[in-house]
Amino acid sequence: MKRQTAQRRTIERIFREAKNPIGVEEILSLGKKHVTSLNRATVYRNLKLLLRDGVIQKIVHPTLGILYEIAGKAHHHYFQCRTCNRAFELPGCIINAGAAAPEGFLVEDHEVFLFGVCPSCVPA
Amino acid sequence: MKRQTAQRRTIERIFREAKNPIGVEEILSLGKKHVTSLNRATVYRNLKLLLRDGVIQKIVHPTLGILYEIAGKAHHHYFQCRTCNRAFELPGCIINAGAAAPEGFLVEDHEVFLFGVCPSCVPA
DNA sequence: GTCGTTGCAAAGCCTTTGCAGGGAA
DNA sequence: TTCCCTGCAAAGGCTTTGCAACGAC
Repeated sequence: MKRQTAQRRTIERIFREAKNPIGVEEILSLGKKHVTSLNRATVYRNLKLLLRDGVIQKIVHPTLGILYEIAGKAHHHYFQCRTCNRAFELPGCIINAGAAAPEGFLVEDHEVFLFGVCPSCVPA
Repeated sequence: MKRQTAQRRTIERIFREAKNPIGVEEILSLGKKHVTSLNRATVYRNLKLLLRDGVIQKIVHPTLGILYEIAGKAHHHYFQCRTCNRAFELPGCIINAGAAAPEGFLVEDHEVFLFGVCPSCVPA
């Protein structure tokens, strides 16, 4: 049975409060603010459990590496700002699965990464 | 100045003949058929040079890891078969950059990965 | 008291780098 | 002959794992 620990609670809370996907480093540094002793291995172990239980999802980002986010959100795409480098979660889906691949391919799922400049970094 | 060696020629040839993106393991095993002594470090070093010279491109695939392909092709997307696990390069682009992100985001580029069943694996 | 969790350190992948010998030009 | 390239082994990052102490229940 899973036990509640300060570390675990902290990590889960970080995910609930995160607006965009986050990486291990970020989880670790945010977590240490609440549980000073928080160890990298503990983060990895909890991520694995959360992944296994379907609480979070793993995202392999083309340039930012491995990120995680709360699972169960509506399907969405990702945007990375080339100025501030942050990853954003974008609402909605712009893919037409039927037209996405040539005849003969059966498309069941997809992932889209956009790159450009985010609103905060767009010059006025 | 860059020198021609059997290893280098072999690696470049593998890329020219590849129809789909390939990974280090595949390059190494294909290469060893021509140059038995081919070493993993040599593959990595040549990949780095080819990347630097813009001869090949790196693709961070969500499930297959890091793949490479000849650069300079028309923009395209990728498809992974959940049955045979192979990565395919698909012709054409189905993204409307204008509609891809909410107001305020400036979309400059994108990457699309599709998942499903490829023609060879689709049941009749 | 049990046994799931944690921190620490060691071990595992994958990739990069130092080094000395080998080979292209 | 020069010096770029290669193979080998060691070293680097990131992630996982073994272990003993800890603490949730």
